[in-house]
Amino acid sequence: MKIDLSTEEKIKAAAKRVFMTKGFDGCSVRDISKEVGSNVALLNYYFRSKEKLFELIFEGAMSDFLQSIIEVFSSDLPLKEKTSLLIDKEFDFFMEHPELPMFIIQAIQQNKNESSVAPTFFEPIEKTGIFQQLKDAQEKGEMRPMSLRNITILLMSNVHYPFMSKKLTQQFHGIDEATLQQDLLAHKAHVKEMLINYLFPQNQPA
Amino acid sequence: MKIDLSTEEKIKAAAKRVFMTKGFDGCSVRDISKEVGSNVALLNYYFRSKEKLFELIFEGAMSDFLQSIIEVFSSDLPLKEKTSLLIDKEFDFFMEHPELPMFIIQAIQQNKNESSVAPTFFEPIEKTGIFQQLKDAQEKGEMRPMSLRNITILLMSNVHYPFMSKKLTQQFHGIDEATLQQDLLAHKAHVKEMLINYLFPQNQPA
DNA sequence: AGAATATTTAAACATTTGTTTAAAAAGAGT
DNA sequence: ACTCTTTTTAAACAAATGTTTAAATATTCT
Repeated sequence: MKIDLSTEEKIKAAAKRVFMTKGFDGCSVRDISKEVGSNVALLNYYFRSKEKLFELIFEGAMSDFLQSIIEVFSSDLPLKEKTSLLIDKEFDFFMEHPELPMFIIQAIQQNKNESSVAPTFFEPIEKTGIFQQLKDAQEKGEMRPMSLRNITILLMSNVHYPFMSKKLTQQFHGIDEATLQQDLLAHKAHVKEMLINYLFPQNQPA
Repeated sequence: MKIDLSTEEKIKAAAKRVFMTKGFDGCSVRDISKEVGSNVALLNYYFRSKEKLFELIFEGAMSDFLQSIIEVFSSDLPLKEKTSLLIDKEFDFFMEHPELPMFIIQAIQQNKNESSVAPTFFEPIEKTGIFQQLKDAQEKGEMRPMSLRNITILLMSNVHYPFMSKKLTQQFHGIDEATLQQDLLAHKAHVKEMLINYLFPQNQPA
């Protein structure tokens, strides 16, 4: 009954790599098995189907992504500092996993079943008390009054998109990976200053 | 020798619809032919292959996209107003073609050939003189000194991403299309104020 | 060692894929 | 009406797809 996990884990790792770079439709199960270096049937032996395997990878990716957010929100800091820290941490995270934002969006885009991801996603965030903290800050006038949804869109736009458009940016400007990396760091600095100033406006001197 | 274009155009229109929603890998030529309501072989009769057809659709999409930018840049306005107008126009444009940003990024992402799109893209923009205008504004201190690349990333992040993440946003927040539409309008207002303030900072009163 | 179980493999499966073929249908020019 | 070209179709093609089968190999337990 003892199971050697290494094979199963090897497949998961390979599947993650392949799915992330080529997408669900863009790869075959044989692509993955080649990446593992073994037979096709093994995928179905461990994970019933290509779809099930993908779902597993997707959930793992969402979990990783969520984790990086929760950590920041759980910290004991004023909202402004949390926001700043969030941008920092998310950037660092995506620097190491640049394919993640695109992977998640694509997966949700072509999500056949209508089952919402919302509960599994928002519940853990809700538990950090961040929403209450946000409401308080807005009532105290420390933060610009705008909907949670618009705050989310604003943050995600500036933090996720640059990684989703890496290849496009490189192609448009004809730059190499290293240069883009520097641009991303510069972008992080811009975003931090711009967003903090916008979300937490200073009182104008009369 | 007289050709009835309607069939060819019908196929192009159907292909555009299918490619945009399902992506190149996510659809078969039979999907497209079903959308047209006629035979599969017709696709290869008019457009040699699935790939050629896709390239055609892609180039058309890029051209549409480019057009909406050129119009603004060609206008005779100060940079600040151009920027504001650009955000407006792009938003309006993507409101009607929300699948476009995702389509373009995906197509470039899995672009097999290494042929760069840069020249066909940047040359027409260069011709509008916008880059010179930008340099001037920065030298005069009217505009924040930052690289063209970072300006581009900043703009595209805030204008493109919200449309790429439509389904994700809906799923996360459990909202319908109409509500999201309103959020997008609110986002446009936020982005305009935020970006203009950031890119064209007022002189601080001493 | 030997039986029982778990893992891995090669081969086959039924579909689906993009593309081609050859014939039918439609249209144009004489 | 008849020929020639263009358009459309049904059928077939080989290759690729996700999955299953059944046999071979490893592993575990007594």
